[in-house]
Amino acid sequence: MSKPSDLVQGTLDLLLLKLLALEPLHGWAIGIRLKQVSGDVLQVSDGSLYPALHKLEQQGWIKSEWRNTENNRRAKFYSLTRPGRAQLAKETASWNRLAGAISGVVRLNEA
Amino acid sequence: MSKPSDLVQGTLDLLLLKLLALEPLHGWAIGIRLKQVSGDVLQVSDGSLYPALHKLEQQGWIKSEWRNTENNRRAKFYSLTRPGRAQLAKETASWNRLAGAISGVVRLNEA
DNA sequence: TTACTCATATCGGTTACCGAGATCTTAACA
DNA sequence: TGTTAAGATCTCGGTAACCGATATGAGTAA
Repeated sequence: MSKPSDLVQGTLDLLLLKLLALEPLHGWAIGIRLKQVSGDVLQVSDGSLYPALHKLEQQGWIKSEWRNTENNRRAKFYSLTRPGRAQLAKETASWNRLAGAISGVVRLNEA
Repeated sequence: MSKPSDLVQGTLDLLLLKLLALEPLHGWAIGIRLKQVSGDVLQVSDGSLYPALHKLEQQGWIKSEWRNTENNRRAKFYSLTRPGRAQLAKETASWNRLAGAISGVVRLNEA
């Protein structure tokens, strides 16, 4: 029981990269921010979020740093690297291409 | 080695349902038609296509019938059922909702 | 001291898709 | 006639992605 209803599979990386391109955030905040900027449509569970973040960091697209939040709690802040920016551009282009094509097909109407 | 570059994960069912809503087709033709209507952007391998078709049929969203093609070859023609139409509507709405939200996030620009 | 929120993390399971391989039929060609 | 190309269907094994459950710990407020 775990198909994503609050997310399109394969777009999580793109979304994370994009959010971190706007400003550095810690993991916990990313989940909240995603929900917020998508008007409550998109959502990630933390069981998906943290592994995804680790993977992105391992690939060198984001980097992390332990800092304190406004509430004086320790949190790992992530920010985009230069290769991350390139990757974001790539994934954005790919998304636009594919999503555009799918939407086009979906809009076809019967002859 | 098998992440979809010619497809957004989770959208195959929607696409198949949509193509069959336009007209009954056999499996082989579906692959060709998908590529065609998407302007060569979308593509399915038959290793994905046939299992997906079986799954849709099992769920009662499409039904099949052995017939002959124009070339006098036996082929299983699939067509949408009434529940299939409802499912298509559901998946279309879901796609529009999610894809719209993602595109919205992707388009955000730095402050 | 209890309980709640903030915050990070892992593990196991399911779904989804792809690649490779197998088979059968009809048409075209040498 | 033999053989190859193309049309058509199908299954199996592998990997990627995401979710649910679960665990842990620190700071804050009652």
